[in-house]
Amino acid sequence: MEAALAVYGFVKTVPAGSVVSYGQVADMCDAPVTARIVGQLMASCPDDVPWQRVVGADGRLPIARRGAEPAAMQRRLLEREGIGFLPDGRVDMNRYRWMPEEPGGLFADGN
DNA sequence: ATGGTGACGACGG
DNA sequence: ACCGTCGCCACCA
Repeated sequence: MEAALAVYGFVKTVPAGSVVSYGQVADMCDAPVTARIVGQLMASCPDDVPWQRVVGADGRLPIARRGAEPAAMQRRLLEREGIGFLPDGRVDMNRYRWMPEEPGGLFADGN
């Protein structure tokens, strides 16, 4: 099982309206990868992978480094899914970070 | 096989 | 809070 497939598979399980960070993917997917690896894999991922739902740990749109246009596209895609953005232009991670059935709200901040 | 690169992340100044 | 640096390790040439 290549790391790439594990990462892609995990990202596909992220529901619309939620986002995850690269580090989160690296930590949760069933593969010994780091956040940076996830980024590289996302750089050239299959069409069936919802890459737009993977953002930086602080809510930044990572592809912003590649230019304003791609970033705007990602933002539109996320807004279409109901994702709200902060004045900074970042995703509100506290509200939209995906938590696969985490009991007790380990990451829960009660909004 | 080797080396440089990078859709990241944590730390230090 | 903002910016630079270092570490990370699979990917690609």
